[in-house]
Amino acid sequence: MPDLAAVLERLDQEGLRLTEPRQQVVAAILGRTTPFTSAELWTAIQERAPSIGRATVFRTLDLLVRLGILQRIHADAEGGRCHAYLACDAGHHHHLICNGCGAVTDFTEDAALGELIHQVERHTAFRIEGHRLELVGRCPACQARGS
Amino acid sequence: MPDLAAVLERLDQEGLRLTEPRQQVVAAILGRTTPFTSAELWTAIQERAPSIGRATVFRTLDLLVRLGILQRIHADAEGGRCHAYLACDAGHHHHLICNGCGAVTDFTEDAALGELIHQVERHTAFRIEGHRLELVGRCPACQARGS
DNA sequence: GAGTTTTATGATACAATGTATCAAATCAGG
DNA sequence: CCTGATTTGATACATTGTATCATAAAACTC
Repeated sequence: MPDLAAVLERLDQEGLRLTEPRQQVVAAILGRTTPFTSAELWTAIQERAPSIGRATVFRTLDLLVRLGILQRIHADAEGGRCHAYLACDAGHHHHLICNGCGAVTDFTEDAALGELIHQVERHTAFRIEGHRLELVGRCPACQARGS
Repeated sequence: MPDLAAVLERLDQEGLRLTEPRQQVVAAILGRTTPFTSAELWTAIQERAPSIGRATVFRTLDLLVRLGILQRIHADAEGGRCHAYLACDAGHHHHLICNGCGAVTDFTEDAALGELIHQVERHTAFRIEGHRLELVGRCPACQARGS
């Protein structure tokens, strides 16, 4: 997870302005280590900075996703709502999300995944161009705690 | 992809009624071999059976997903809309979707995926309980056609 | 078949998650 | 300060569902 200064510098590099609302939204995101929904973020921001508009929150989320600072992940939540956001480092990797506490760990099993893709290409004659892989499970702490 | 008779029989087994609207919705789905959105299905149904309500379409989609006749897949579409539906056979498997024509192929690389999961478990000490895996690529026909 | 009960339907309203628009505010540079 | 380009917040709107509820239609009983 990057820190505030790094993100602000990144925005600066992109020719974007370090406005007060953006800094507020980024600050509200960077403390988070587990996936969050736009609604959660929105209510958190309303508490700390009620003047910030809803559109700005979504715009900033979108911005951070485009810059690779956030990832949008898909979950099978109820109610059709399936998007969550997750602060993560740049670069290709996958997420492993705890069913108990929501903790997120990254992994890159490139060798094993590459082998899998290779097998599928051989069996289907498709040329694989991309993949979406997400694992869910239970982190060591939640296993110990039995939750 | 199951056929109409099989689906109707399946509904019957579950104690569900083979009503006219349901049959219409199922018929509109079963011709499809590529992923479709609820909106596409809704407009198709309006043309062939305008009296069917929107709620019924969603209810039937939901029903078929629960019965395993449809899968709900997640795509990174624009506009926040990320759900698509896909008629598929029951049982655990994954989808391989063509970026060119939308054709869908199933695969089950259980051995390779099992090995991947095993590696991740060893490296992270998580207990893996589920996974979401989708590959996208280009089918042989689209490769040949250069699209 | 008529009556009853259960289930499904369609209309409507509502909720959640974004996006489009646009005037007003703000920022950066001279 | 002034100017011009970005951002912002408010508002309206779009999409994709879900909840409610009176009505309709199956299925079941006799």
